[in-house]
Amino acid sequence: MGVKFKDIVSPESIGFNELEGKIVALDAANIIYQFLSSIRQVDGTPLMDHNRNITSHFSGILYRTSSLVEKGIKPVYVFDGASSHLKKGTQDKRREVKEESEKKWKEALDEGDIQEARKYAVRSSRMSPGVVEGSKKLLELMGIPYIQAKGEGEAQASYMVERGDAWCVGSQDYDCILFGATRMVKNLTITGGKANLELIQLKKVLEQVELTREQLVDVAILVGTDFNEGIKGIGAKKGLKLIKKHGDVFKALEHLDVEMEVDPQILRDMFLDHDVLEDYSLKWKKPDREGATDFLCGEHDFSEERVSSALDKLKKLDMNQSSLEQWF
DNA sequence: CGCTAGCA
DNA sequence: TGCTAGCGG
Repeated sequence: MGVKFKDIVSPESIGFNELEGKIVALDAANIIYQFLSSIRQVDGTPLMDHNRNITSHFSGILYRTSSLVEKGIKPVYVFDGASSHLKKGTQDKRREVKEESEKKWKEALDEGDIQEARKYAVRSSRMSPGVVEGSKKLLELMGIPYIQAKGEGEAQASYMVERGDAWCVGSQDYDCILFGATRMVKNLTITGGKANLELIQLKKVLEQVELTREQLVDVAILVGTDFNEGIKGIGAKKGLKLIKKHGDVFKALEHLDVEMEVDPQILRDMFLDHDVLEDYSLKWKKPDREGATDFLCGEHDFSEERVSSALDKLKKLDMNQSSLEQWF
């Protein structure tokens, strides 16, 4: 879900051409979840193979990744590692919603209300360990690198951008800028003709709100994050005003005369002083055509024709490649 | 969500 | 050539 900063961040509209030749660190959980939610039949049933294994995420990863590569983008996926115990509250709440949605989905199906069924099916999407495992396997077969974060995938991806190893994070969550990503791009979808890419630059955001990153994190703490509830009745705009007026979250809380359930300093550290993997390498390899075809078509019932044309798009990576020996 | 056949 | 409905697995 991420921090609700929509009201205080103004994104720049860009085109795919501005991402040409750039490395984009993709928040794997964020993207796979989108695929699991939206790649479904009209009644909400996900795509499945003959063994009833869900394959929606394979479809999404295959087609989106190959299309990004075709546009000259070098993607790297970043997977979540261990999640903080602070996230437990958020996770419990999400699980509840999903269980409830699954019931309502089945009820709606029994009643033949297809629209209602789909609505709840989307909300019931869950990312099992098997989904993550399968996604990594597919990426490997496609020759696309992925990184296993120590903690939050978003935090690791943001670190990679801050360090200059990637140009931007591809994610829907504004958390990336709190984690220190100098750039993030939203809506990194293909959608045929009209793209709706939104570039958010940390530097520009900070200039616009006239705060430091530390203070922006303090705003988030007041508003609420995946790690804390936030203060009731305070959204991005009020939070921003409070931090501007009082300087930091501690003084703002004092003024409001409220206490938080989590020590704000611990929350600050989640965004400003998190554990990251520093030793990684990014290599785009030639895809394992046979392996990918066996996996997708043999095991999971994909059409050979469609898989073949998607894999063809990955050839774009061999040009302008700094280290050609990885490809040949 | 992304592909593609079918239509203007 | 550009668009959209509807299928994909």
